[in-house]
Amino acid sequence: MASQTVENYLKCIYALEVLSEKGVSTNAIADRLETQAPSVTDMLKKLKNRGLISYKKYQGANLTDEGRSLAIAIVRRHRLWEVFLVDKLGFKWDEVHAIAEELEHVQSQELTDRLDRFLGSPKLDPHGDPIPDAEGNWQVLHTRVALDELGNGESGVFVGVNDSSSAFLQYLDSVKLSLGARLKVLDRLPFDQSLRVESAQGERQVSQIAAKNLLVRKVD
Amino acid sequence: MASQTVENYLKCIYALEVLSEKGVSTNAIADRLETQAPSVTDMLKKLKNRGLISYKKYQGANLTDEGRSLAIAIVRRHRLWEVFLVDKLGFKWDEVHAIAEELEHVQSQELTDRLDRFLGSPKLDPHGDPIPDAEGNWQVLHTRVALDELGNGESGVFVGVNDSSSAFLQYLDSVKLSLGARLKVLDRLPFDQSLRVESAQGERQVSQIAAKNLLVRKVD
DNA sequence: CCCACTATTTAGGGCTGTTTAAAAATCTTA
DNA sequence: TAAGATTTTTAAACAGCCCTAAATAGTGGG
Repeated sequence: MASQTVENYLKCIYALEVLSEKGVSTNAIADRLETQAPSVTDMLKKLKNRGLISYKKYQGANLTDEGRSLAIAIVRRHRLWEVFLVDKLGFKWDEVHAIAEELEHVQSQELTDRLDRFLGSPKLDPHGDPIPDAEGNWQVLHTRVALDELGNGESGVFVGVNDSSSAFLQYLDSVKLSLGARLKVLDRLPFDQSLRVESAQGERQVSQIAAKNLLVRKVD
Repeated sequence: MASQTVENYLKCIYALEVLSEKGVSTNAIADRLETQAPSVTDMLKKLKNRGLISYKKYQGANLTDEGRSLAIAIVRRHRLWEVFLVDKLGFKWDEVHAIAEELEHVQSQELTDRLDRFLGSPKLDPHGDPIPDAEGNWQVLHTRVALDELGNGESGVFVGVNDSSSAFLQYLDSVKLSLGARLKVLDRLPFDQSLRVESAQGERQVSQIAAKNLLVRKVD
Protein backbone atom coordinates (compact mmCIF):
# COMPACT_ATOMS: atom_id res chain seq x y z
CA MET A 1 0.00 0.00 0.00
CA ALA A 2 1.57 3.23 -1.14
CA SER A 3 1.52 6.14 1.30
CA GLN A 4 0.11 9.47 0.20
CA THR A 5 3.63 10.76 -0.16
CA VAL A 6 4.66 7.91 -2.40
CA GLU A 7 1.52 8.41 -4.45
CA ASN A 8 2.34 12.07 -4.88
CA TYR A 9 5.83 11.29 -6.07
CA LEU A 10 4.54 8.76 -8.57
CA LYS A 11 1.94 11.15 -9.92
CA CYS A 12 4.57 13.85 -10.18
CA ILE A 13 7.05 11.66 -12.03
CA TYR A 14 4.28 10.50 -14.32
CA ALA A 15 3.38 14.07 -15.20
CA LEU A 16 6.97 15.07 -15.81
CA GLU A 17 7.86 11.97 -17.79
CA VAL A 18 5.52 13.01 -20.55
CA LEU A 19 7.41 16.23 -21.08
CA SER A 20 10.91 14.87 -21.47
CA GLU A 21 12.52 12.03 -23.33
CA LYS A 22 15.06 11.30 -20.63
CA GLY A 23 14.81 10.51 -16.94
CA VAL A 24 12.88 12.93 -14.78
CA SER A 25 15.35 15.13 -12.92
CA THR A 26 15.60 15.44 -9.20
CA ASN A 27 15.16 19.18 -9.29
CA ALA A 28 12.14 19.03 -11.55
CA ILE A 29 10.45 16.80 -9.00
CA ALA A 30 11.55 18.97 -6.09
CA ASP A 31 10.15 22.09 -7.77
CA ARG A 32 6.84 20.54 -8.61
CA LEU A 33 6.34 19.01 -5.17
CA GLU A 34 7.67 22.11 -3.46
CA THR A 35 10.19 20.13 -1.51
CA GLN A 36 14.00 20.02 -1.46
CA ALA A 37 16.27 18.08 -3.74
CA PRO A 38 17.73 15.83 -1.02
CA SER A 39 14.25 14.69 -0.05
CA VAL A 40 13.70 13.69 -3.63
CA THR A 41 16.96 11.78 -3.87
CA ASP A 42 15.98 9.88 -0.73
CA MET A 43 12.58 9.04 -2.07
CA LEU A 44 13.91 7.99 -5.47
CA LYS A 45 16.05 5.38 -3.76
CA LYS A 46 13.04 4.06 -1.91
CA LEU A 47 10.85 4.00 -4.98
CA LYS A 48 13.56 2.14 -6.81
CA ASN A 49 13.79 -0.44 -4.03
CA ARG A 50 10.07 -0.94 -4.28
CA GLY A 51 10.29 -1.51 -8.00
CA LEU A 52 8.20 1.52 -8.88
CA ILE A 53 10.85 3.43 -10.80
CA SER A 54 14.15 2.85 -12.50
CA TYR A 55 16.80 5.22 -11.34
CA LYS A 56 20.52 5.67 -11.60
CA LYS A 57 22.45 8.31 -9.74
CA TYR A 58 22.58 11.61 -11.59
CA GLN A 59 20.43 10.14 -14.35
CA GLY A 60 16.92 10.94 -13.26
CA ALA A 61 13.99 8.59 -12.79
CA ASN A 62 11.51 6.73 -14.96
CA LEU A 63 8.45 4.80 -13.91
CA THR A 64 8.40 1.04 -14.25
CA ASP A 65 5.25 -0.54 -15.62
CA GLU A 66 4.09 -1.12 -12.08
CA GLY A 67 4.82 2.46 -11.06
CA ARG A 68 3.10 3.80 -14.14
CA SER A 69 -0.03 1.80 -13.59
CA LEU A 70 -0.19 3.03 -10.01
CA ALA A 71 0.27 6.59 -11.22
CA ILE A 72 -2.48 6.22 -13.78
CA ALA A 73 -4.82 4.85 -11.12
CA ILE A 74 -4.16 7.95 -9.05
CA VAL A 75 -4.81 10.24 -11.99
CA ARG A 76 -8.04 8.35 -12.60
CA ARG A 77 -9.18 8.92 -9.04
CA HIS A 78 -8.15 12.56 -9.12
CA ARG A 79 -10.08 13.33 -12.26
CA LEU A 80 -13.16 11.38 -11.22
CA TRP A 81 -13.32 13.35 -7.99
CA GLU A 82 -12.94 16.57 -9.96
CA VAL A 83 -15.95 15.61 -12.02
CA PHE A 84 -17.86 14.84 -8.84
CA LEU A 85 -16.95 18.16 -7.29
CA VAL A 86 -17.98 20.16 -10.33
CA ASP A 87 -20.95 18.19 -11.63
CA LYS A 88 -22.50 17.09 -8.36
CA LEU A 89 -21.38 19.59 -5.76
CA GLY A 90 -21.33 22.66 -7.99
CA PHE A 91 -17.75 23.73 -7.45
CA LYS A 92 -16.18 25.84 -10.14
CA TRP A 93 -13.42 24.31 -12.25
CA ASP A 94 -10.74 26.41 -10.63
CA GLU A 95 -11.66 25.31 -7.10
CA VAL A 96 -11.41 21.57 -7.33
CA HIS A 97 -7.76 20.75 -7.71
CA ALA A 98 -6.65 20.98 -4.10
CA ILE A 99 -9.63 19.02 -2.80
CA ALA A 100 -9.19 16.31 -5.42
CA GLU A 101 -5.54 16.06 -4.37
CA GLU A 102 -6.77 14.84 -1.03
CA LEU A 103 -9.63 12.68 -2.21
CA GLU A 104 -7.44 10.87 -4.74
CA HIS A 105 -5.58 9.13 -1.93
CA VAL A 106 -8.57 7.33 -0.52
CA GLN A 107 -7.82 3.67 -1.05
CA SER A 108 -10.75 1.64 -2.22
CA GLN A 109 -11.11 0.10 -5.63
CA GLU A 110 -14.78 -0.43 -4.93
CA LEU A 111 -15.20 3.26 -4.17
CA THR A 112 -13.50 4.31 -7.38
CA ASP A 113 -15.59 1.93 -9.46
CA ARG A 114 -18.85 3.03 -7.90
CA LEU A 115 -17.95 6.68 -8.16
CA ASP A 116 -17.18 6.19 -11.83
CA ARG A 117 -20.56 4.55 -12.40
CA PHE A 118 -22.35 7.20 -10.36
CA LEU A 119 -20.83 9.90 -12.54
CA GLY A 120 -21.75 8.07 -15.73
CA SER A 121 -18.22 6.94 -16.56
CA PRO A 122 -17.08 10.34 -17.72
CA LYS A 123 -14.30 10.41 -20.31
CA LEU A 124 -13.02 13.92 -19.56
CA ASP A 125 -12.49 15.90 -16.40
CA PRO A 126 -13.69 19.50 -15.99
CA HIS A 127 -10.50 20.80 -17.58
CA GLY A 128 -10.79 18.63 -20.65
CA ASP A 129 -8.22 16.07 -19.57
CA PRO A 130 -8.97 12.41 -20.24
CA ILE A 131 -9.97 10.08 -17.41
CA PRO A 132 -8.29 6.67 -17.57
CA ASP A 133 -10.66 3.72 -17.22
CA ALA A 134 -10.21 0.95 -14.67
CA GLU A 135 -7.68 -0.74 -16.94
CA GLY A 136 -5.67 2.43 -17.30
CA ASN A 137 -6.67 3.19 -20.88
CA TRP A 138 -8.25 6.35 -22.14
CA GLN A 139 -9.85 7.74 -25.22
CA VAL A 140 -7.35 9.02 -27.68
CA LEU A 141 -7.97 12.71 -27.74
CA HIS A 142 -8.48 14.55 -30.95
CA THR A 143 -5.20 16.23 -31.61
CA ARG A 144 -4.96 19.19 -29.32
CA VAL A 145 -2.72 22.11 -30.08
CA ALA A 146 -2.14 25.34 -28.26
CA LEU A 147 -4.18 28.20 -29.65
CA ASP A 148 -0.86 29.88 -30.17
CA GLU A 149 0.08 27.32 -32.79
CA LEU A 150 -2.82 28.13 -35.05
CA GLY A 151 -1.95 30.22 -38.08
CA ASN A 152 -3.78 33.41 -38.85
CA GLY A 153 -7.17 32.59 -40.26
CA GLU A 154 -7.32 29.12 -38.66
CA SER A 155 -10.04 28.04 -36.25
CA GLY A 156 -10.28 25.68 -33.31
CA VAL A 157 -12.59 24.55 -30.53
CA PHE A 158 -11.41 25.19 -26.98
CA VAL A 159 -11.01 21.70 -25.51
CA GLY A 160 -8.48 21.92 -22.70
CA VAL A 161 -5.76 23.75 -20.84
CA ASN A 162 -2.08 23.23 -20.33
CA ASP A 163 -2.06 25.17 -17.10
CA SER A 164 -4.86 24.30 -14.73
CA SER A 165 -3.79 26.74 -12.07
CA SER A 166 -6.55 28.59 -10.35
CA ALA A 167 -5.14 31.87 -11.71
CA PHE A 168 -5.40 30.79 -15.33
CA LEU A 169 -8.82 29.18 -14.93
CA GLN A 170 -10.19 32.27 -13.25
CA TYR A 171 -8.74 34.38 -16.02
CA LEU A 172 -10.60 32.25 -18.55
CA ASP A 173 -13.82 32.64 -16.57
CA SER A 174 -13.32 36.36 -16.34
CA VAL A 175 -13.02 36.69 -20.09
CA LYS A 176 -15.95 34.29 -20.55
CA LEU A 177 -13.99 31.59 -22.29
CA SER A 178 -15.20 28.11 -21.53
CA LEU A 179 -14.68 24.64 -22.95
CA GLY A 180 -16.40 24.19 -26.28
CA ALA A 181 -15.98 27.77 -27.47
CA ARG A 182 -15.13 28.11 -31.15
CA LEU A 183 -12.23 30.44 -31.75
CA LYS A 184 -10.73 31.86 -34.94
CA VAL A 185 -7.31 33.46 -34.93
CA LEU A 186 -7.45 36.64 -36.94
CA ASP A 187 -3.89 37.86 -36.56
CA ARG A 188 -1.10 38.74 -34.15
CA LEU A 189 -0.28 42.14 -32.84
CA PRO A 190 3.35 42.85 -33.68
CA PHE A 191 4.13 44.57 -30.42
CA ASP A 192 3.54 41.72 -27.93
CA GLN A 193 2.52 38.82 -30.15
CA SER A 194 -0.92 38.78 -28.60
CA LEU A 195 -3.64 37.22 -30.71
CA ARG A 196 -6.76 38.82 -32.06
CA VAL A 197 -9.39 36.12 -31.86
CA GLU A 198 -12.95 35.91 -33.05
CA SER A 199 -15.45 34.03 -30.93
CA ALA A 200 -19.21 33.79 -30.63
CA GLN A 201 -19.10 36.72 -28.23
CA GLY A 202 -17.22 38.83 -30.75
CA GLU A 203 -13.65 39.83 -31.17
CA ARG A 204 -11.21 39.55 -28.30
CA GLN A 205 -7.52 39.73 -27.60
CA VAL A 206 -5.56 36.86 -26.05
CA SER A 207 -2.03 37.29 -24.75
CA GLN A 208 0.58 34.95 -26.12
CA ILE A 209 1.12 33.35 -22.75
CA ALA A 210 -2.57 32.60 -22.42
CA ALA A 211 -2.65 31.30 -25.99
CA LYS A 212 0.12 28.84 -25.19
CA ASN A 213 -1.93 27.37 -22.35
CA LEU A 214 -5.22 27.20 -24.14
CA LEU A 215 -5.68 23.96 -26.09
CA VAL A 216 -7.88 23.69 -29.15
CA ARG A 217 -8.92 21.04 -31.59
CA LYS A 218 -8.43 22.41 -35.08
CA VAL A 219 -11.52 22.81 -37.20
CA ASP A 220 -12.09 24.26 -40.64
CA MET B 1 -4.17 21.78 10.91
CA ALA B 2 -4.65 18.49 12.70
CA SER B 3 -3.03 15.43 11.15
CA GLN B 4 -5.10 12.37 10.45
CA THR B 5 -3.59 10.72 13.47
CA VAL B 6 -4.50 13.61 15.72
CA GLU B 7 -8.01 13.58 14.28
CA ASN B 8 -8.31 9.89 15.01
CA TYR B 9 -7.26 10.37 18.61
CA LEU B 10 -9.75 13.19 19.07
CA LYS B 11 -12.56 11.16 17.58
CA CYS B 12 -11.62 8.23 19.77
CA ILE B 13 -11.51 10.27 22.96
CA TYR B 14 -14.81 11.86 22.03
CA ALA B 15 -16.42 8.47 21.60
CA LEU B 16 -15.03 7.13 24.88
CA GLU B 17 -15.80 10.26 26.86
CA VAL B 18 -19.51 9.66 26.45
CA LEU B 19 -19.23 6.31 28.16
CA SER B 20 -17.47 7.32 31.32
CA GLU B 21 -17.77 10.09 33.85
CA LYS B 22 -14.05 10.36 34.48
CA GLY B 23 -11.10 10.93 32.21
CA VAL B 24 -10.66 8.58 29.28
CA SER B 25 -7.99 6.05 30.16
CA THR B 26 -4.82 5.46 28.22
CA ASN B 27 -5.56 1.80 27.74
CA ALA B 28 -9.09 2.41 26.54
CA ILE B 29 -7.69 4.62 23.81
CA ALA B 30 -4.92 2.16 22.97
CA ASP B 31 -7.43 -0.67 22.64
CA ARG B 32 -9.80 1.27 20.44
CA LEU B 33 -7.09 2.61 18.14
CA GLU B 34 -5.29 -0.72 18.12
CA THR B 35 -2.06 0.86 19.22
CA GLN B 36 0.11 0.56 22.32
CA ALA B 37 -0.28 2.40 25.59
CA PRO B 38 3.04 4.28 25.37
CA SER B 39 2.07 5.71 21.99
CA VAL B 40 -1.09 7.00 23.59
CA THR B 41 0.74 8.60 26.49
CA ASP B 42 2.98 10.36 23.97
CA MET B 43 0.07 11.65 22.00
CA LEU B 44 -1.87 12.77 25.06
CA LYS B 45 1.02 15.04 25.99
CA LYS B 46 1.00 16.53 22.52
CA LEU B 47 -2.74 17.02 22.47
CA LYS B 48 -2.52 18.71 25.82
CA ASN B 49 0.19 21.07 24.56
CA ARG B 50 -2.03 21.97 21.65
CA GLY B 51 -4.90 22.76 23.97
CA LEU B 52 -7.12 20.01 22.60
CA ILE B 53 -7.44 17.96 25.78
CA SER B 54 -6.93 18.32 29.49
CA TYR B 55 -4.77 15.61 30.90
CA LYS B 56 -2.98 14.78 34.11
CA LYS B 57 -0.67 11.84 34.55
CA TYR B 58 -2.51 8.68 35.54
CA GLN B 59 -5.81 10.55 35.40
CA GLY B 60 -6.93 10.06 31.83
CA ALA B 61 -7.89 12.64 29.25
CA ASN B 62 -10.85 14.89 28.52
CA LEU B 63 -11.51 17.07 25.50
CA THR B 64 -11.37 20.82 25.84
CA ASP B 65 -14.10 22.80 24.09
CA GLU B 66 -11.77 23.27 21.17
CA GLY B 67 -10.93 19.57 21.02
CA ARG B 68 -14.56 18.62 21.28
CA SER B 69 -15.65 20.89 18.49
CA LEU B 70 -12.93 19.46 16.27
CA ALA B 71 -14.05 15.95 17.16
CA ILE B 72 -17.66 16.76 16.36
CA ALA B 73 -16.63 18.21 13.00
CA ILE B 74 -14.88 14.93 12.22
CA VAL B 75 -17.92 12.91 13.23
CA ARG B 76 -20.02 15.16 11.01
CA ARG B 77 -17.80 14.51 8.03
CA HIS B 78 -17.67 10.79 8.73
CA ARG B 79 -21.43 10.43 8.87
CA LEU B 80 -22.08 12.62 5.85
CA TRP B 81 -19.73 10.50 3.80
CA GLU B 82 -21.48 7.37 5.04
CA VAL B 83 -24.76 8.76 3.77
CA PHE B 84 -23.12 9.55 0.45
CA LEU B 85 -21.68 6.07 0.14
CA VAL B 86 -24.98 4.37 0.90
CA ASP B 87 -27.49 6.73 -0.70
CA LYS B 88 -25.56 7.79 -3.77
CA LEU B 89 -23.06 5.04 -4.46
CA GLY B 90 -25.19 2.11 -3.33
CA PHE B 91 -22.86 0.64 -0.74
CA LYS B 92 -24.42 -1.48 1.96
CA TRP B 93 -24.44 -0.14 5.50
CA ASP B 94 -21.84 -2.59 6.68
CA GLU B 95 -19.35 -1.61 3.97
CA VAL B 96 -18.98 2.10 4.52
CA HIS B 97 -17.20 2.53 7.80
CA ALA B 98 -13.63 1.98 6.65
CA ILE B 99 -14.01 4.16 3.58
CA ALA B 100 -15.62 6.96 5.57
CA GLU B 101 -12.71 6.74 8.01
CA GLU B 102 -10.51 7.89 5.16
CA LEU B 103 -12.84 10.41 3.60
CA GLU B 104 -13.51 12.11 6.93
CA HIS B 105 -9.96 13.48 6.98
CA VAL B 106 -10.29 15.51 3.81
CA GLN B 107 -9.93 19.09 4.93
CA SER B 108 -12.30 21.51 3.30
CA GLN B 109 -15.13 23.28 5.01
CA GLU B 110 -16.57 24.14 1.64
CA LEU B 111 -16.55 20.49 0.64
CA THR B 112 -18.37 19.45 3.80
CA ASP B 113 -20.98 22.15 3.38
CA ARG B 114 -21.63 21.33 -0.23
CA LEU B 115 -21.74 17.60 0.45
CA ASP B 116 -24.28 18.23 3.18
CA ARG B 117 -26.47 20.25 0.81
CA PHE B 118 -26.05 17.69 -1.96
CA LEU B 119 -27.31 14.97 0.37
CA GLY B 120 -30.24 17.08 1.52
CA SER B 121 -28.82 17.88 4.95
CA PRO B 122 -29.51 14.45 6.38
CA LYS B 123 -30.08 14.23 10.11
CA LEU B 124 -29.12 10.58 10.56
CA ASP B 125 -26.44 8.37 9.09
CA PRO B 126 -27.17 4.91 7.67
CA HIS B 127 -26.83 3.35 11.13
CA GLY B 128 -29.28 5.72 12.75
CA ASP B 129 -26.67 7.93 14.40
CA PRO B 130 -27.27 11.68 14.37
CA ILE B 131 -25.24 13.93 12.06
CA PRO B 132 -24.07 17.16 13.72
CA ASP B 133 -24.78 20.30 11.72
CA ALA B 134 -22.13 22.86 10.78
CA GLU B 135 -22.40 24.41 14.25
CA GLY B 136 -21.92 21.05 15.93
CA ASN B 137 -25.49 20.63 17.09
CA TRP B 138 -27.77 17.73 16.35
CA GLN B 139 -31.34 16.70 16.69
CA VAL B 140 -32.09 15.33 20.08
CA LEU B 141 -32.88 11.72 19.43
CA HIS B 142 -35.98 10.13 20.75
CA THR B 143 -34.83 8.16 23.71
CA ARG B 144 -33.12 5.09 22.45
CA VAL B 145 -32.79 1.98 24.55
CA ALA B 146 -31.29 -1.38 23.83
CA LEU B 147 -33.87 -3.93 22.78
CA ASP B 148 -32.61 -5.93 25.73
CA GLU B 149 -33.96 -3.32 28.12
CA LEU B 150 -37.53 -3.69 26.99
CA GLY B 151 -39.74 -5.69 29.30
CA ASN B 152 -41.72 -8.62 28.07
CA GLY B 153 -44.71 -7.37 26.13
CA GLU B 154 -43.11 -4.01 25.28
CA SER B 155 -42.56 -2.79 21.75
CA GLY B 156 -40.05 -0.58 19.99
CA VAL B 157 -38.97 0.61 16.59
CA PHE B 158 -35.47 -0.35 15.50
CA VAL B 159 -33.66 2.99 15.17
CA GLY B 160 -29.97 2.34 15.65
CA VAL B 161 -27.10 0.14 16.72
CA ASN B 162 -24.55 0.24 19.49
CA ASP B 163 -22.11 -1.88 17.55
CA SER B 164 -21.65 -0.86 13.95
CA SER B 165 -19.13 -3.54 13.18
CA SER B 166 -19.47 -5.19 9.86
CA ALA B 167 -20.13 -8.50 11.61
CA PHE B 168 -23.14 -7.20 13.52
CA LEU B 169 -24.56 -5.27 10.57
CA GLN B 170 -24.27 -8.29 8.33
CA TYR B 171 -25.95 -10.37 10.98
CA LEU B 172 -28.85 -7.92 10.99
CA ASP B 173 -29.08 -8.09 7.21
CA SER B 174 -28.98 -11.86 7.28
CA VAL B 175 -31.94 -12.00 9.66
CA LYS B 176 -33.69 -9.28 7.64
CA LEU B 177 -33.73 -6.70 10.37
CA SER B 178 -33.44 -3.17 9.12
CA LEU B 179 -33.92 0.31 10.54
CA GLY B 180 -37.58 1.12 11.06
CA ALA B 181 -38.68 -2.40 11.88
CA ARG B 182 -41.25 -2.62 14.67
CA LEU B 183 -40.36 -5.21 17.27
CA LYS B 184 -42.26 -6.58 20.23
CA VAL B 185 -40.50 -8.53 22.94
CA LEU B 186 -42.57 -11.55 23.80
CA ASP B 187 -40.40 -13.16 26.44
CA ARG B 188 -36.94 -14.45 27.33
CA LEU B 189 -35.76 -18.01 27.08
CA PRO B 190 -34.48 -19.03 30.50
CA PHE B 191 -31.54 -21.01 29.17
CA ASP B 192 -29.53 -18.24 27.42
CA GLN B 193 -31.62 -15.14 28.02
CA SER B 194 -32.29 -14.84 24.31
CA LEU B 195 -35.39 -12.87 23.37
CA ARG B 196 -38.43 -14.08 21.50
CA VAL B 197 -39.44 -11.12 19.36
CA GLU B 198 -42.41 -10.48 17.12
CA SER B 199 -41.89 -8.48 13.95
CA ALA B 200 -43.70 -7.87 10.70
CA GLN B 201 -42.00 -10.94 9.26
CA GLY B 202 -43.24 -13.07 12.12
CA GLU B 203 -41.67 -14.41 15.25
CA ARG B 204 -37.91 -14.54 15.65
CA GLN B 205 -35.28 -15.15 18.28
CA VAL B 206 -32.62 -12.60 19.16
CA SER B 207 -29.61 -13.46 21.30
CA GLN B 208 -29.02 -11.35 24.35
CA ILE B 209 -25.79 -9.99 22.96
CA ALA B 210 -27.52 -8.89 19.78
CA ALA B 211 -30.35 -7.38 21.81
CA LYS B 212 -27.90 -5.28 23.76
CA ASN B 213 -26.56 -3.77 20.53
CA LEU B 214 -29.86 -3.14 18.86
CA LEU B 215 -31.38 0.21 19.76
CA VAL B 216 -35.08 0.90 19.71
CA ARG B 217 -37.39 3.79 20.37
CA LYS B 218 -40.12 2.56 22.69
CA VAL B 219 -43.63 2.62 21.34
CA ASP B 220 -46.92 1.43 22.75
C1' DC C 1 -1.28 -2.25 55.88
C1' DC C 2 1.33 -4.67 52.70
C1' DC C 3 1.65 -7.54 48.69
C1' DA C 4 0.57 -8.65 44.20
C1' DC C 5 -1.47 -7.14 40.16
C1' DT C 6 -2.76 -3.84 36.74
C1' DA C 7 -2.42 0.56 34.50
C1' DT C 8 0.53 4.03 33.09
C1' DT C 9 4.65 6.34 32.13
C1' DT C 10 9.65 6.68 31.00
C1' DA C 11 13.61 5.29 28.32
C1' DG C 12 15.50 4.18 24.22
C1' DG C 13 14.86 3.33 19.41
C1' DG C 14 12.89 2.66 14.61
C1' DC C 15 10.76 4.27 10.39
C1' DT C 16 9.10 7.80 7.09
C1' DG C 17 9.78 11.91 5.26
C1' DT C 18 11.69 16.25 5.82
C1' DT C 19 15.54 19.95 6.30
C1' DT C 20 20.30 22.54 5.82
C1' DA C 21 25.12 22.36 4.79
C1' DA C 22 28.65 20.48 2.37
C1' DA C 23 30.76 17.36 -0.96
C1' DA C 24 30.77 15.28 -5.44
C1' DA C 25 29.37 14.75 -10.11
C1' DT C 26 27.93 16.70 -14.34
C1' DC C 27 27.37 20.37 -17.56
C1' DT C 28 28.71 24.72 -19.85
C1' DT C 29 31.43 27.63 -22.07
C1' DA C 30 35.30 30.40 -22.85
C1' DT D 1 39.75 21.19 -21.92
C1' DA D 2 39.69 23.34 -17.67
C1' DA D 3 37.62 26.46 -14.76
C1' DG D 4 33.16 27.85 -13.11
C1' DA D 5 28.34 27.11 -12.57
C1' DT D 6 24.75 24.00 -11.81
C1' DT D 7 22.75 19.77 -10.39
C1' DT D 8 22.69 15.97 -7.50
C1' DT D 9 24.05 13.29 -3.70
C1' DT D 10 25.79 12.53 1.03
C1' DA D 11 25.82 13.65 5.88
C1' DA D 12 23.71 14.85 9.96
C1' DA D 13 19.81 16.06 12.26
C1' DC D 14 14.82 16.72 13.36
C1' DA D 15 9.57 15.93 13.72
C1' DG D 16 5.66 12.81 13.92
C1' DC D 17 4.20 8.61 15.21
C1' DC D 18 5.06 4.10 16.46
C1' DC D 19 7.29 0.15 19.17
C1' DT D 20 9.45 -2.96 23.22
C1' DA D 21 11.33 -3.23 27.72
C1' DA D 22 11.66 -1.52 32.09
C1' DA D 23 10.33 1.42 35.88
C1' DT D 24 6.74 3.47 38.60
C1' DA D 25 2.08 4.67 40.25
C1' DG D 26 -2.32 3.22 41.62
C1' DT D 27 -5.61 -0.54 43.34
C1' DG D 28 -7.86 -4.49 45.52
C1' DG D 29 -7.37 -8.65 48.51
C1' DG D 30 -5.84 -10.79 52.44
